[in-house]
Order: sequence, then C-alpha cells, then structure tokens
Amino acid sequence: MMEYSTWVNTSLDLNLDPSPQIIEAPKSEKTRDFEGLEVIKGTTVKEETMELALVEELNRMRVENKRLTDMLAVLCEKYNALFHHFGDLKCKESISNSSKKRRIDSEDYSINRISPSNYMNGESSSSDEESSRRPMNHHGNINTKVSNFRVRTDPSDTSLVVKDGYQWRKYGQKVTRDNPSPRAYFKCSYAPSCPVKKKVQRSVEDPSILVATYEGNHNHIQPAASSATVRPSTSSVATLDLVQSSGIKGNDHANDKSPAVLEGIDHILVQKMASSLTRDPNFTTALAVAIQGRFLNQARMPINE
DNA sequence: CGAATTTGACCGGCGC
DNA sequence: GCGCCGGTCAAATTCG
Repeated sequence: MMEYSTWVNTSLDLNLDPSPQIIEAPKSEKTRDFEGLEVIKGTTVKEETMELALVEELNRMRVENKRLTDMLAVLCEKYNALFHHFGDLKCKESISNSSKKRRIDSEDYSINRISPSNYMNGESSSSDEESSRRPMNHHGNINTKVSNFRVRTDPSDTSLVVKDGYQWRKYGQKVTRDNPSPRAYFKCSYAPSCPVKKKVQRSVEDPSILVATYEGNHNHIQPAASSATVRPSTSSVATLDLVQSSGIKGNDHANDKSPAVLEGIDHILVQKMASSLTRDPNFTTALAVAIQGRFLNQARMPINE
C-alpha cells in the first residue's frame, strides 16, 4: 500500500499569518497630493498600500486553495482506484478459494473489517464479496451487514466487553467448538426497534485480543459516550489498539493495509479522537481561545469580496 | 426493587 | 432420522 505522503505533500502552508508586508507606495501617488495635507495624505497612501497588500495576499491564498483542492481531488481519485482494485483482487481470491464450507461463517476473517464504522454510520460501504458472505437473518433476508473489529484487552479479563459507543444487552454466552474461550452474544439496548447484534470472543491465536462481530445497522444515533457501556462499574474498558488483521484462520493479512482497513482505522481514529476531545474541558477551552483569536485576527482584515 | 447478567434449556439448520 | 452445533430464550440470580 502506497504511503499517502509519498505522492501528496501534506505539509500545508496556508500562509494564514497576515503579517503586513512592506510595499513601497507608487511614486505616482505623490503627484496627486495636495499641499498642506501631509498627515491626511500619508494615512491615505498607507491605507491604499495596505489594501493592495491584502488583495495580493487574498489572491495568493485563492491560488493556494485551488492547488490544494486539485491535489485533494487527485488523492481521492487514486484512493478510489486502489479501493476498487483491492475489491477486485479480494473477489478473485474468494472465488479461487471457494471451499465446500456448508454455510457462511461469521468468523471467517479473510475480509477482516476491523472497524464498526460501516454499521455506525449506517452507510453501506461493503464490497460485493463482503455482501456475498452476509448471513441471512432470521427473516431470510440478506440485508444484514456483518463486520468485525478487534481490540486488545487484558487476557485475564473475562468480561468480554467492547466499548464502541453503543449500549448493549447481553442475552447469551456459549462455548464454541473451535475456541476454548466463551462467546458472548449482545443485542443493541434499543432492541427490538434496533436489530443490531454483536458477538464477542477472544481470539484463539492471541487471547489478549477480543474479536467483536457486528450484524446489522443501527437505526438510531449513538448514545452519549458517558453511558456507552452497560454497568461500567463491573465492566473493564477495552482499549482500542487498532490491531492489524492477522487472519484468524490462517490468512496472514498482518501487513495488509488495504483501503478498507485504512478506512476502518480512519473511522475509529476520528470517532475516538472526536469523542475524547469533545469531552475534555481543556480542549474545549483551548478551541474557544483559538477560535476567538482567529475572529480577532480576521476582524482586523478588511472584507474584500 | 428494578435492571442487567447468568446459564441451562430449547430450537433450527446442516451433515452423515 | 439422528446428532452436532450455533444461536436464542427465559427463569434465576446478581447488583446498585
């Protein structure tokens, strides 16, 4: 996977500091001066000079803005191309590897979406291959989206709680055949209006990793983060570690930073950072000060549109 | 006392 | 048809 930084210079120089530039007043200005008005004339020339400098600065920023917009468009284009290419490769791989497995197994992590983002935002971003793996729900529909993500926790912790911003009600626990650690079954606490379910089980290969499998899309907004976990006093907090997919059943994708994986990482990062930052009063204060500073700066600049 | 969790029983799909 | 297995239900239990 190509590093973004190798083909896009992300060091933005927006030149937002409107430090005054020293520009010599045009000589012709003096020819229009009236005698005996030196102070007033001086002020007028200074204002016009300032205005010219600001217009020039504005034009420069417009050009810079356009350049960055174009760069972003190219970036998105290349990202989409890679994403589709990855989807095609996965599709071909799944066809060639199609086994005689009797039914879709939700623990087949060959498409290891490590992010719950796709069900969190309710948007479908799945590939055709992923949808082909989608198990039928109890109504026989295949609209249920399945996605996985992994978190690193203390191996001695048996609570099987994964903090993801939603409230869950545990309705069952089973020991499965292929894994000595039990699998916990959760329903969204908004059920039955919200059909989302999740299964949480420790990885066979790495007991420090919890694997959460989500089915369905939430049809409601994410509850407040402070109440994200039922019974916080008895549950341990799973720390999001952005563990790379290592392939539970022999597929080694440890270094496979596919677009889908990157997308998942982005979503997790953004959501985690946003929620933690917005809850931090220091951040709120700092943000307010920064915005205030920008407003004050802009108030000193003439509006030139 | 209400809400959440636990856990054994039950159900349905699938392979033999 | 039988047994295995994963998933779900619901009564009992636990917790705040």
